[in-house]
Amino acid sequence: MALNTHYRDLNHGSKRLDIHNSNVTNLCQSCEARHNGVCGALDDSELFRLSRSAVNKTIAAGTQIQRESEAIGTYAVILRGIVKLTRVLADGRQQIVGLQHPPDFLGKPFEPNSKVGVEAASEVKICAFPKVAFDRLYAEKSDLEHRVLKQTSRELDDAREWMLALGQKSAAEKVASFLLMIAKDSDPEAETGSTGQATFDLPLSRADIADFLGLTTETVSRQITRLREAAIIELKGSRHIVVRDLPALFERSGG
Amino acid sequence: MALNTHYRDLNHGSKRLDIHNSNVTNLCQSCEARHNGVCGALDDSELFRLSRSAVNKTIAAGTQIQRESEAIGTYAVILRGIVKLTRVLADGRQQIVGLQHPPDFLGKPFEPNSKVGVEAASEVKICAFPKVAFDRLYAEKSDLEHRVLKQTSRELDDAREWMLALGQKSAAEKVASFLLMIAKDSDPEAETGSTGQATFDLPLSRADIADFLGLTTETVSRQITRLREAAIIELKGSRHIVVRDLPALFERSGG
DNA sequence: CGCCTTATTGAACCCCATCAATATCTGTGG
DNA sequence: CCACAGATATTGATGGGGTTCAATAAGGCG
Repeated sequence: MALNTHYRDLNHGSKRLDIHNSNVTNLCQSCEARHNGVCGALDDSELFRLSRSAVNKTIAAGTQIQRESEAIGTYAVILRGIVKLTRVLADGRQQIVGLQHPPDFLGKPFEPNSKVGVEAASEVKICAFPKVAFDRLYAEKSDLEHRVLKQTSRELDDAREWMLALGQKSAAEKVASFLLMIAKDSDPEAETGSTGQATFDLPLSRADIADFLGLTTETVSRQITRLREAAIIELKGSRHIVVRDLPALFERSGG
Repeated sequence: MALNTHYRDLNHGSKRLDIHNSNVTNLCQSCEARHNGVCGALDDSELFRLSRSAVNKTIAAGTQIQRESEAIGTYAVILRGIVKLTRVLADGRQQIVGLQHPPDFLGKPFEPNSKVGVEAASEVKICAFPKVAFDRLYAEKSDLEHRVLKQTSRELDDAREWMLALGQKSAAEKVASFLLMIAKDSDPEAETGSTGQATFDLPLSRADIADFLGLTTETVSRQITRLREAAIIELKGSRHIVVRDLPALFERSGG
């Protein structure tokens, strides 16, 4: 019997990506991900080679970008929005196993097909290029691998961070931890608690948060209500959140 | 309120590694991890350079190899035994966030200090070398990075695999999944279910299994008893397991 | 406004943690 | 070899956190 039956309709639940590419970017110069992202490892000529086959795409929220265990044809750099990485069990139970933001790289070298499903959590803009074009550069340029490894490394740390939460934390602690995480990476200064406050929009629906935390939407909702009743957070609409007492939120996150 | 209070005595619970190095291995030739491990990326002269500062160590079960958030001084290759990667919450609740076997590499480049605790689950033999010696080679040789990235990549997949289990699976499914995992990597042929049977020794105690699965020892024990009562597994002692019906075990693992 | 999706709130149940007791294993010394 | 002791594992009884089922409320978009 299933512990958590937040099932998903595997095929009909989300739109399928229809490639409506917009404009070829031979102008990586103006790219926001140019310096922080993996492309930063490339010099101008390499960048030009890659950019000729690169395409900017805008992807509607909820669109499936890559299906679990399907072949990987393209890599991409996230320019805007939040991307969910998911795994599903045979009976449809789903777990979000990662969240990625700009300027993260999508796609792992050496892997012919994806071990996770990839889906736009919000409207997402990506810069996509054929796997082969990237792999060619990849084999030549070692600094590029440095960057990819660095990100993979960070994702691994994140994954383990959430394994800790999934395995040991209570529902209250999970939700507090999640809000803290969003607060931190939407406003990195919030971490060093200048004012003890933070404001942001949740990038995920209650259902997605529940998936991420291994809970149900009802439980997530109840925990958020509790935090509101304790005057630790305020809500404007269901997505916009003001954290009034960051230390108290941290207190409830269980470390 | 703690959901799972399988606390650990943070400092006294496990022995601390006392370096009693045995013999310098300028003979990587006979090393079991030579070809599959990361060292396989090195040519003979590079290998010789590295081996001069490499030391083989035998580490007793339960010994702490690296403490969480402490500085990393040495990297290592696992030659024998199972190594636990752990995270702890401030109140002592602990989660195993990874398990590593030979010929895995211990230590992530770019990270000055460890994000996980590292502990010998069984008696462990490692080949250790100073971080600086390795990093030097690392900067020169790109294939080495390939191998490290490949492993990091695999670890990330594993972490996500277990996030799925931690977040969505019931206790019964978690235990079945765990037994399947052990069965698979102690006998890779078991996967393709020739006989539908498998035999192995559990590398972890009930308490460690519980930590790994985000459960308690009691629950793990009960689930194992159930599998025994269903004649899916047999026990000789508490560690030695014979899986009689691999398909049935898979059935109960939830995919 | 009216429809549909998303979120909140309520009540009952159940899985698993918790507390507690017994059993089994392991190794150590007489 | 057996007796003993400490650790590890199993089994039992109880309770609570979170799921489940159900209904209401609030957004979002035509």
